[in-house]
Amino acid sequence: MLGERMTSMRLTRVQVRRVDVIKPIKGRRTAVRASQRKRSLLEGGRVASVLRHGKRLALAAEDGRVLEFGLGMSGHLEYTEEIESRPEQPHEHLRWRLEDSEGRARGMLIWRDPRRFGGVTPLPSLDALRKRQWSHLGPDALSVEELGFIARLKEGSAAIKTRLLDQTVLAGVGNIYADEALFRAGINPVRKASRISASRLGCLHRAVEAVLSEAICAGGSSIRTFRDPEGKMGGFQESHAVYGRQGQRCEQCRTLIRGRTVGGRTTAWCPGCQR
DNA sequence: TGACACCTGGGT
DNA sequence: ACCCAGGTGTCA
Repeated sequence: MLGERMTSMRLTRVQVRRVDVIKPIKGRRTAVRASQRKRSLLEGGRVASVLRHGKRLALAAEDGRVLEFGLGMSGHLEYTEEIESRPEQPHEHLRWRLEDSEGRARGMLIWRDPRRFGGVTPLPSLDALRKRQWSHLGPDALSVEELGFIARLKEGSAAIKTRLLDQTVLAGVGNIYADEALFRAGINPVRKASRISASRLGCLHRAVEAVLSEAICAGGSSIRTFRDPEGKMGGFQESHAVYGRQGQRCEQCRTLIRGRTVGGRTTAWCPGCQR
């Protein structure tokens, strides 16, 4: 786990390749001043904790400084035991040296984000992280209690898929996993969430947990083009039941999988299995 | 509530 | 050469 390996490491020698991956705190218009940049990127700080909520990560330093990472669709925080000699890969935006308490180099931390939909946001404290940056997020999809999950999804009049993707309702479910979870739960993505029974939403809750855990185990790969460092395909897309399979037959009931947009997102579902 | 912008690589 | 997908912030 990133947290265990990073804790108590000192972050030094930050290299900033692209300044524009540094984003302002929510609701503000300007990012940190250039003179404060390296300090805001935790340079010189020791890692006290690593946090995650939905699709966001954060590193907290012992002195209180915090750096939040919004993953977007291709953001990737890598810990490696290689040191500075490691050649730069495409789309590396930030790089830190990691030192142990004796000041010995122990590796690097690298922020890479090819599509640049993500970004990093410096914050003065964990309090600011929770109250300013993460306050609008719903409960994390892998931690939320079943009753809370059901109650939140049922609010309003939107389609169930729209609710699932709304990070203020539930944090952590993206488009692909929404489609896959709805398939497993046998729920049509365009049905109004408020009209779905609690027991079926309970089923959806378990499907969301299962899909996210399986995807994480498979290497978190969902993008068609994903390759691991050895060039192998990532695992999870091989098990997509509906996502990206519009026009093909459902493996379960042989019905043709349909596609349309729901809440502005590409959506695929099996009319035979999902009602 | 929705449309659009951002960005890039892969598919057509 | 063009179109599309992804997540989220911003605007109408």
